[in-house]
Amino acid sequence: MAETARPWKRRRLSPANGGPRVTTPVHVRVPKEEFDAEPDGGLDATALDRAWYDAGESGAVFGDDAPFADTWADRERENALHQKKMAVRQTVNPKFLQRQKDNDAWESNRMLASSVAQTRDQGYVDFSADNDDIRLHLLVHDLKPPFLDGKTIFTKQLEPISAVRDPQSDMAVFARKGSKVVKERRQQKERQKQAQEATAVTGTALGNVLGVKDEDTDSAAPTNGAPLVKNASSKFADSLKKDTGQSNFSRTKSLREQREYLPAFAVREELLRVIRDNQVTIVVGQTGSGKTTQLTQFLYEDGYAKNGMIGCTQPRRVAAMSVAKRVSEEMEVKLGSTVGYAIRFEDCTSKETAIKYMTDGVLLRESLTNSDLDQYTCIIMDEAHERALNTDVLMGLIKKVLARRRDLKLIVTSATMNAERFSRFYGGAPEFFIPGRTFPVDIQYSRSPNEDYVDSAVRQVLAIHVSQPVGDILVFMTGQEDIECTCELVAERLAQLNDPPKLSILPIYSQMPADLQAKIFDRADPGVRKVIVATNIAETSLTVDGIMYVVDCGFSKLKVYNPRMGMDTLQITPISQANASQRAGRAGRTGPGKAFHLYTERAFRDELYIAQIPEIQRTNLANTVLLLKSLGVRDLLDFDFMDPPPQETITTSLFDLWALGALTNLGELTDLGRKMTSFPMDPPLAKLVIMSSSSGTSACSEEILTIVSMLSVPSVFYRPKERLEESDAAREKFFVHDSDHLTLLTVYQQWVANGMRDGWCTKHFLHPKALHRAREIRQQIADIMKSLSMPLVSCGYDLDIVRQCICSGFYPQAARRKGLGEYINLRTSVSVQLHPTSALFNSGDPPDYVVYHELILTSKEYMSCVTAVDAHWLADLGGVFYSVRENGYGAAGRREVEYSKKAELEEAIRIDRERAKGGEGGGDGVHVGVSKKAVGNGFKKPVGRGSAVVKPTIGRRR
DNA sequence: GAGCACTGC
Repeated sequence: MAETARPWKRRRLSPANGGPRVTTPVHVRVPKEEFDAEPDGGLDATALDRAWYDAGESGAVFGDDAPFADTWADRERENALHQKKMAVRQTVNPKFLQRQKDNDAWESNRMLASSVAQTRDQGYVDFSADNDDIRLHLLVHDLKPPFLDGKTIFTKQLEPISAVRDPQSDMAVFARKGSKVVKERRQQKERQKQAQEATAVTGTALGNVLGVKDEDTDSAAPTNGAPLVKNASSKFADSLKKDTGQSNFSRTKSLREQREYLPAFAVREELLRVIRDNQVTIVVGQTGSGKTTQLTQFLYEDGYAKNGMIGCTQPRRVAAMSVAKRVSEEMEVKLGSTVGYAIRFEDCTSKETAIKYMTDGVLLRESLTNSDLDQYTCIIMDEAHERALNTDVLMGLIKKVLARRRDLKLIVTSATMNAERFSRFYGGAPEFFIPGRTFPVDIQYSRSPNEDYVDSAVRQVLAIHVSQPVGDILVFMTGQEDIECTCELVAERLAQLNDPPKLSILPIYSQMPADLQAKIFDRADPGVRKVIVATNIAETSLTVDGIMYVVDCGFSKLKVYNPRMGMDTLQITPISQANASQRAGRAGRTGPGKAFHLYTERAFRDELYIAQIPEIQRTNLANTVLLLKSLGVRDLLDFDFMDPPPQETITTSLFDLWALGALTNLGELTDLGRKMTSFPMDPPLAKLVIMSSSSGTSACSEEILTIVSMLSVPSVFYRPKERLEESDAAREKFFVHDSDHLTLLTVYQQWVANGMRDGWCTKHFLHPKALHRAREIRQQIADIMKSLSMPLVSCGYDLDIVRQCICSGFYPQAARRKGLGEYINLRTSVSVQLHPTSALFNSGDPPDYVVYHELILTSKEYMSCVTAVDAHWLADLGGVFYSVRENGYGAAGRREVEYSKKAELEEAIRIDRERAKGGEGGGDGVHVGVSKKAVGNGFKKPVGRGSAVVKPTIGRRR
């Protein structure tokens, strides 16, 4: 590979300064191979490692320039982008050539941001079709709204934040490398498969026969041949319910006795006194202290529910439900009366409700309609130390509410680690400590670093199994593949031992069918030890009794947002010290336990963050920014984030929202944007729904509603490893030519037409759980639409209308065909591929233009969920980015002018209207993050943006 | 020609 040819010293490219970008929502995973495949030439491995990991290390990796590329893949892409740009130069556009002549001109382009018109003249790329018989030119504009002029500061966090504490540390390096045994196993399986295919076609048939009857798989090898989901409905939930209150203690003692036994009960009076004396109290309650169930009852007994409700937020739905149930039992009231809960799709409260448990997302939505949260006298934010996105936003919001409402009490509960941070955030609020009731856990560290965490974990499990007394083992792994490999290896190596003691090996991860998940709660036969190999799901979401040993690999998969690429990446990352303690604590729930960390004590101390980077600093915020805007937060700099999100994340989100038409050129919410906040989903999907019901004769809200719901659930297609061909064939039956979105629509329609039967799903390799959930979501969106008097209309058989509508929401993610199955993103010139599972893959007539739902980065950059569109639609519906010209220059010029004039005109009218109204929020005229100069220019030279207004023109395809 | 931690409205 020509290492030296890489233009390392390129300028930093970012959306804010005109660099490449990909808009939301994209979901990207970085494969481990990416980093192993690094060539030796050019740069040494350490430098590559350093450059790969860390956007936060803005230090000198390559001279004085910041390491513009966050990942190795980024740099590959940027390099490719550079070459593409060069290639584009050779195609016709003289203006573009002129611009490229001097690189400084490109550089200074961002300085011109104050004048959008100029940017428009200079910054477009001409994607003329190479083909002679296609006389169509799609021009791509490089526009920015004036309020994103690159000068305005939106946050106190200017630098990106690294997901790892030290990118050069052993653990960070091991995380990047991944597990060697897993890799070997993957290769081995591929070879086996190839050999099988080569020798006999009947081999697969045999596999199918075996696959069908493996429902009674013995527990020692549960991963080989997961049975088809027969009835995945609610067995998991059942076993969760069964699990609560199953211990000896809860069977023998009355509820009242149990309550009094809790540590929280002993400190009741003192706690109530502190709460009475302070507006905000931080309660440091360890696991088993009873804080979640008791705090609300104490407050209720102390009369706090007389003038309103006591609200208690939870980060997870199951927790909100099960805790509410428990408290209603303790108080001997019917669930839903005095004690109730509210989660998405389910409001189990009534007029009498005094104690309300809910997810934090619900409270956030409530604050949209009642910003002072008047219905509450007291709010408890439970598990705040987890720093979930919604919790963090709520904390900022409530801080403002507290200043307005002196009568409101806030109680934040946290683990020991971050208690002090919360106290500081709320102006030195007192910390109240409730001891926990857990058993001591003996913590052991590895003596030397373990390069392969899967291999080490397997050896540790076997060591425990043959040498330690009875007690079940819980292993923390990173993901499905690691888990399956660990299970198989344990089974294999155990079999090699001479007369080994019995061991039941149980994997668990969230994507596993529910009935298989439930197996981990079954009691093992006498004399059999259980080993559960789990992802993070076992860290907080579910608790298994009887765990005495914990094996912690020290890593987990973490979603990290890369604002520069506008993508999420899923990376294996070292956990934090807080995570490590939490994992270890799982061994001490029912008795004294032991925790084996597969890393050294030094690594624990020096290489791990004390606590994980809060979600708000490592996630796409388009949704959150929209929410805050609609809550009247004009200047994001003013919003009190406990940990502010990085600047680039905010600018990317603002840009995305502007490009969708949710924000004006001044950064204020448009009518469309305000409407979008009513829908609990990603902004592009919300726009889709709105467009689908507001396009008059070309409305198709019935169809779009289904598609959006299907996009909001995990994939409905079930693809068990051992029956790949069969399941693929089943999926292909649903294919709609030219569109994966329409394929999803077909699946849903067929499912309904077949009585929504689980049996039918099984037959066609579909996940019944996902389909049922899609139906729930569909109903909820339909209700919201009804409340906004948006019509539900079907377009009947004219599915072109649906595709146009899809185009109106996803035009920022559009690509043009470059080769067989290969496309390039129109705006970023990044090369993207059709995913082999797409309906468009291997179709005889690949479309020239497509839009896609998300990007997935694995071995290549894949578009997932793709729909063919017409170039005219892109220009009509995505006027911010595209315009079209046809049949040579004469007509072309006219055509383009026609479009941009139309858009400009509409925008001018709109801005005029806005001015007449005196600013859209009807406020004091302070504009979000807009410098005075930019505002002026914004008025003078409105940018052509009619995308949300231009009605789709039907039937323009050749 | 293929890989998805966990939440949430």
